[in-house]
Amino acid sequence: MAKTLGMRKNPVKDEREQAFKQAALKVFSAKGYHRATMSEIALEAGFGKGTLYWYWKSKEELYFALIRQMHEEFLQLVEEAASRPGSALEKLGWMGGEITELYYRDRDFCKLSWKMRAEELETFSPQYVEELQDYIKRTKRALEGIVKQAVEEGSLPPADPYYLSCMLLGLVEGMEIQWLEDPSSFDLRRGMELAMSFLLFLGETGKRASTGG
Amino acid sequence: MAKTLGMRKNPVKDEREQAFKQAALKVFSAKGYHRATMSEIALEAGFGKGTLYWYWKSKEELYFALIRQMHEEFLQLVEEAASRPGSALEKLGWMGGEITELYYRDRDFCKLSWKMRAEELETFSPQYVEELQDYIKRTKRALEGIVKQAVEEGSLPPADPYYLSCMLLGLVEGMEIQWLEDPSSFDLRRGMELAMSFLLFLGETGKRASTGG
Amino acid sequence: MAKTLGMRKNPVKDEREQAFKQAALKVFSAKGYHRATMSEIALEAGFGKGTLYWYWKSKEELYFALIRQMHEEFLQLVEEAASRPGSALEKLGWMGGEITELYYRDRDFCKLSWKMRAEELETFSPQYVEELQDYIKRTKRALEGIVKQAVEEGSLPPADPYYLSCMLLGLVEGMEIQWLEDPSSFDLRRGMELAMSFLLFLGETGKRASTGG
Amino acid sequence: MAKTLGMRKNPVKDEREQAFKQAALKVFSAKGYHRATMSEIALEAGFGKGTLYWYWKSKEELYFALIRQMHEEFLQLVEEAASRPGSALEKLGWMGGEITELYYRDRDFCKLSWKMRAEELETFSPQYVEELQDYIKRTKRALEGIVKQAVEEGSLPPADPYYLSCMLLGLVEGMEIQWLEDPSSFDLRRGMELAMSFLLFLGETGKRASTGG
DNA sequence: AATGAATGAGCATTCATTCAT
DNA sequence: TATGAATGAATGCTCATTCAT
Repeated sequence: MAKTLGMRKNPVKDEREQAFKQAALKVFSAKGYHRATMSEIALEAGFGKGTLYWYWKSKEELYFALIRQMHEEFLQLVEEAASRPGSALEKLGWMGGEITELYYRDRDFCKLSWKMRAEELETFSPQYVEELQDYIKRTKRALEGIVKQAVEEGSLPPADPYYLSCMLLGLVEGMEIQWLEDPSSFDLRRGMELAMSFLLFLGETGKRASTGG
Repeated sequence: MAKTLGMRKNPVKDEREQAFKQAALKVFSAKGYHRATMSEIALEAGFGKGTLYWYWKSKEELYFALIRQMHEEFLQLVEEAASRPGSALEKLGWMGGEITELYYRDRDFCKLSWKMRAEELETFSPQYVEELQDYIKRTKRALEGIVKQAVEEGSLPPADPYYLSCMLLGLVEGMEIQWLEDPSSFDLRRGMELAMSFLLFLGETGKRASTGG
Repeated sequence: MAKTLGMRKNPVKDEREQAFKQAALKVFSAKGYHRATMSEIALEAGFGKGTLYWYWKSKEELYFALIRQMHEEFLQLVEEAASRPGSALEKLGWMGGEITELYYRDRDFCKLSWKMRAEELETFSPQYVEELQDYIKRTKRALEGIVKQAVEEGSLPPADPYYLSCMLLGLVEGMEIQWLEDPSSFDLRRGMELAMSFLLFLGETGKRASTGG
Repeated sequence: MAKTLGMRKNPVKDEREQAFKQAALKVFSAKGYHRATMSEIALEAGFGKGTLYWYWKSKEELYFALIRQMHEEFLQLVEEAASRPGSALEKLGWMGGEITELYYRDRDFCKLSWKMRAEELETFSPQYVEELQDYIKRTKRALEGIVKQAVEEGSLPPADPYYLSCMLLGLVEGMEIQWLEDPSSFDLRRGMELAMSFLLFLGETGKRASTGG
């Protein structure tokens, strides 16, 4: 946020870019990639259609500029959790809370991200697909680090850390989807809290089992 | 005119219909609804473009013929699990196994289903949206029944059955997504088995806790 | 109607042909040439789509089979009027009455005919266009004969008989169109009667003028 | 921003619009609504197919833009005739002359108008149909006013004014059709003059009859 | 004779992208 | 920079016509 050095050449351009991104996010998340039109995005941003192409060279690039931003935020969160001091459970707890807040703060981003993943490979250019897969790999790796620590600390059962992290990720994403589909019938915060309490329960049980039993 | 039992009116037409469905499944699951074209589907099936419209009156109808089939299969599984005799854990175990087999057997169907859920509902006609929501409701209801039984039997923690079933569904769907995205880096069978072992663990622990501990 | 000699080879075929014509008339007159479909005509006739092509080799030919029939009936009427004994006014009077009855009897035919004329040249194959123009020429010629007689008899003003017949034809067709467009707001019988009374009035005035003054 | 009187916002756009209308008129009047294609119209105008949709949102809208223009011109003529000072015969005479000139000036418009009337109304959207019927009603009403005056002045026989105006309209339209079908065999100007002379004749005869005779 | 499944040319319309101003 | 008019490839769908049975 704080920009000390590396000042951009043109603050006006930056502003416009933000306005476009805002508009694009709104339209893409509401309609999905295919049904969103460049015209509508430009209109929403209050600019002419042609101007969009001064900032991004294609619809696809604009789309991925948003996706990239979302991914970076999420990845940063997971990596920050991994590098924090404290027990694995503490890390997971902090991460769960932060992720939930991120989701609620940027619901449109979540929808966008989800839709994009469903489009999958064939829809987009190889360069973007690669970038995407790279991001997923990094996220899983960071998460796996935490899970490994948890297994070592005995707060998660001694299963393959990679699969455990896949399950964790799956659980979070699965609940996210239900919340995105119909937030009135599934409250993500409550779901996440329930999930966290399971984790703690598993941790306590596991410890008791390993120390006393 | 005289129709012996189970004889279809026109076996050739039925065959063709199957061929078209096969082709449509392939194309839709690979490209999603919007990027799939009727031409490509027809070509894939080895017929002319217009012929498709002899069997289905629109792209949407063809699409939902597939979706419907998938849904019915899945729903049948969950409802059958719910109506089986035995403990809740046994039901869940059986269901998990069957679902996994279903997924492996019809991977393209899964992809199709997932992509469909990422589409904005406004994409489709109200009649289909309604049908869709009805299916989801029924599935959740059946699952909730099993989960309620599990809570009563003490094999799941005494939490809200609805949220528990959402979590379960989320977990399964979350893992499904990872498997769909890259089956080489996540084996769904192994993931499901791991999840089932957690369930069993929870069940045993819970029982022990409630009886003695 | 009465067919004594010249029996057709196949009475069943004749019957079918009539059924098809009936259906075609209904559909064409209701929807016009372009919006009518061969499928609907066949369905209306209670036969399969392909069968139509056993009787007519194209949509166009079927259409003109109907047009031709209408034209022949009309032409016959005019020619019969021309060859009757009696004064020109009597001929016109008889003809007017018969035409009106024909119109009321075959309203669908009229609609069809009108629509066809509006489609005009470019729509149809040269052979049919030629046939059409030939029919119009013959009709006008017959009418012109009667009008010439009327002028000679002094019951129509001494103007160019060709233009007089064009006017007469125009008047009849113009009223026909209004009746076809909305029969509830224009009663063709009443219009024709009014027109006939004008003719008689002109005739009497003309005679009085020429004889007495 | 500051717009001097009568200045259009965009003269270039207006020009293009005219070019398109010109082309559309040519194609529609030659082929009718159904057989005319947007591609051909665009080609005729020397633009790309998609550009048409910048100016009109559909084929139908473009079509009715032309129809509307024609109707307004005709209606204006009739209403102006009705509100002129002078006798009914003078009004009819002036109107007849103006209409003839209008027809000769915009022959394509006439063809267009005629073809349109032969289309089934169901072809078009309700809004346009309504607009259309409203126009017809207003035209008939204005004409009826003049005819009523003529009857009162004794220059037309004492018949129902509504039917008289229908006959007049029918006569004009009937002659118009013949002229449109083949201008070389029927000169509309001559036909109209002949019709006018009949009117005058009727008027004089009527007056003589009513005054003394 | 009769059929109905198959075909593919044809059309209205959309929309990402370009480019002259 | 900014624009919006222009473009044309792409697509869902229709329907006259054919043809194997």
